[in-house]
Amino acid sequence: MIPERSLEVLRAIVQDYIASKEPVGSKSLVERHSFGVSAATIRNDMAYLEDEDLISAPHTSSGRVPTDKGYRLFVDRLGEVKPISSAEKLAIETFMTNSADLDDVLSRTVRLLSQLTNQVAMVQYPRLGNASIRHFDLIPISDTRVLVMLVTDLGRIQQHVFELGYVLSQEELMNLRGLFSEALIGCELSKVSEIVAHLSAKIAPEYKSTYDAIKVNLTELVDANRQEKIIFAGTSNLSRREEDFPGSVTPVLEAIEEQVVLLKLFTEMQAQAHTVSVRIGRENQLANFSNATVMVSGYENQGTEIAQLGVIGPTRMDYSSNIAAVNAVARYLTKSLGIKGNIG
Amino acid sequence: MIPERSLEVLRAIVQDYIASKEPVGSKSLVERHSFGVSAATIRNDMAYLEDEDLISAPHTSSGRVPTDKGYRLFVDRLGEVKPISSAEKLAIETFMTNSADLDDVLSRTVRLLSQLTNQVAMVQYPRLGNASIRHFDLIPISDTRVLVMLVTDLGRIQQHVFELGYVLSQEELMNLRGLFSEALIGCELSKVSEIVAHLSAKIAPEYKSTYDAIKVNLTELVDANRQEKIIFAGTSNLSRREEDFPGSVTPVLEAIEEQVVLLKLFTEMQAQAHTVSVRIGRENQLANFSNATVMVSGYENQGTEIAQLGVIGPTRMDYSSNIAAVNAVARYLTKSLGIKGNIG
DNA sequence: ATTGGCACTCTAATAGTTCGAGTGCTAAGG
DNA sequence: CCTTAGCACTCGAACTATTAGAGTGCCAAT
Repeated sequence: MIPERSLEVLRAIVQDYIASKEPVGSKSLVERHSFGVSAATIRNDMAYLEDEDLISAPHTSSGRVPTDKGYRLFVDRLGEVKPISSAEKLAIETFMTNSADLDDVLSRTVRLLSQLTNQVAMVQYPRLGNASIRHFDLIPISDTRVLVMLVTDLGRIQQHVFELGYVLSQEELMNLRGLFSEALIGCELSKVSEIVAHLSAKIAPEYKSTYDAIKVNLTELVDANRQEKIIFAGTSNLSRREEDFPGSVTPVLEAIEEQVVLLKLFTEMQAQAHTVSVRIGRENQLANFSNATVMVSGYENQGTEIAQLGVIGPTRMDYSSNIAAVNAVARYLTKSLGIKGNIG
Repeated sequence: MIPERSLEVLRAIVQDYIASKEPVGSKSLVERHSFGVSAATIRNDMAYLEDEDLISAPHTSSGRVPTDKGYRLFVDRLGEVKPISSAEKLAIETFMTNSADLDDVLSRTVRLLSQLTNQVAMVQYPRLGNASIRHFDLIPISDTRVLVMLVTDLGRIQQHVFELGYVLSQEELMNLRGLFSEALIGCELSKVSEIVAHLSAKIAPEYKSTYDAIKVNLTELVDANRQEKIIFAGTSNLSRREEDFPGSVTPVLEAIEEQVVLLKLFTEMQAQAHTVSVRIGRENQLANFSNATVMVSGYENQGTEIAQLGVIGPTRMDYSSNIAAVNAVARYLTKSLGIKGNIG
């Protein structure tokens, strides 16, 4: 067990380091905090913390810096979550003006989060696996091209245009639209491919090839949905924090462009709604993310589906405030989406 | 008039500087290029170029660097456009697999362009002002929420969900949908608001408030379209080129997030299809863009609408290759969209 | 367990030196 | 009039030396 005072010292080191961005030494530590003891005693504690790999010294004789493990302990046991300020609360509320449009709500949310934290913010689109389908449509774009479209009860549209390669008659189109509509409306997104497969029996042979094309495109649509999507805001905060990323910001920017990497991370972290999960430095197990911390929280979509939102920044970040901000935004988003759920 | 050889010297300076990223001096210049004259003569020419503000010396006694004006002259008169290599041609062709979906085509295009140039690539969505409407729909998402949607003949969808605040009857919905559909289908996007206004007379008084709501949202949709949208790829190239941006990459990242700034720049530059227009450094008239070059070309959408695409990078970029790449990609995109035009 | 004292270490900052690439100028030659 | 060789000069980059200061670790005393 780590002695009480040593923990206090660790907390002080983390706080001072985050504030000053400089390695912190025993003397300045006793100056700024009122431990009842002398610098020498603090030094002993620091030696102990170093043994435990909670802090480390960049150079033989310089102040100490928290290790990933040190931050971890800080986050898990020491960082009491700062309640968000009323100014922040106001910001949240004015930002989250009621809008009925999902795209709108999410893009506001991500900008809000980036403003509150001054980090790069990310919001994952809900998977909508059990969103139900409100509308299905086949729309002829030209003689041979058709747009296939799904609308879910959250107002999210998935669409795709495809080329048939032959001319489609009005009649065939209407027929197929009717069949698909009837089968799909009201069903859950996750059941689409199953239902479409069952439909096969009802299709007149001369419509088979069009049916197949639609089937392929519908499956793609639903998959594209499952594959998810993340939106970002505040990427310019990255370069502003450049000094904090000894490697460089490149790997993080790359991850943002890749999306896949971050989606994988999101699923791994699997945050529950209303709790914030944090990955510090090497915990991310990602090459070149050793100076980055990823922080996510789940949000609920109509009380069922859960998707994630969070921030990414340097390991040397203000954990207390950021955890609070991520948490608050996740709650507000849940609330905002929940309202619609009540209506819908 | 600038003497012939001085122009050659300028060209050599630009080329060497781009290649080496070091200020270039008279001696290394005569070593690498075979002017028939000695270094001293070149020095005289360089003094002349400096008088003309085409090159400048970072320090009293160091090599020379092209000024914005020098790059400008290089681009306008000296940089013969490198024909794209067959490897690049192959890359373009494999990348531009025929897809019928506009989103698809554009996102491929932007990634392609960023790969070819190793810069940040941007593609503006077509304005679609004279795209015609294929489909209009009102879809109830819940009792009081409605999704209003437009599909154009390019397969582009605009949609928006809005909250009515009261329950909408099936009958009212059908009625209004019919009226709007009839009026809108086939009409050009740019005429929508006019047409919708005319519709007012035909609306039963009890439907007026819903009509108004739809009108507002439709106008918003069309405006959102006019306001346009840019997609990006290769932003991580920015931080990789960091050394090239003495200021820092922050302002450029900010501009990318803003979009508005770049859209303004795009419209100002008004590139014709098939010509590449270049803004070098301070020519951009944007704070903190003094080290950035923006390069755009127009592309045609079905032979009528023109939108832009281009790259943004350091002033010290390989103009010849990049102009060629931007040009080539714009042509291919025009062609790719033109094919659909033939069919549609 | 805590503390004052002390020798030691290492960095950052400052200053001095040297080296070399590059310039500008001048005077001579085509 | 253009070109060229020669030369003195400038300036930054790289290296070295020195110093000051913050910080450490350890020991002996309380």
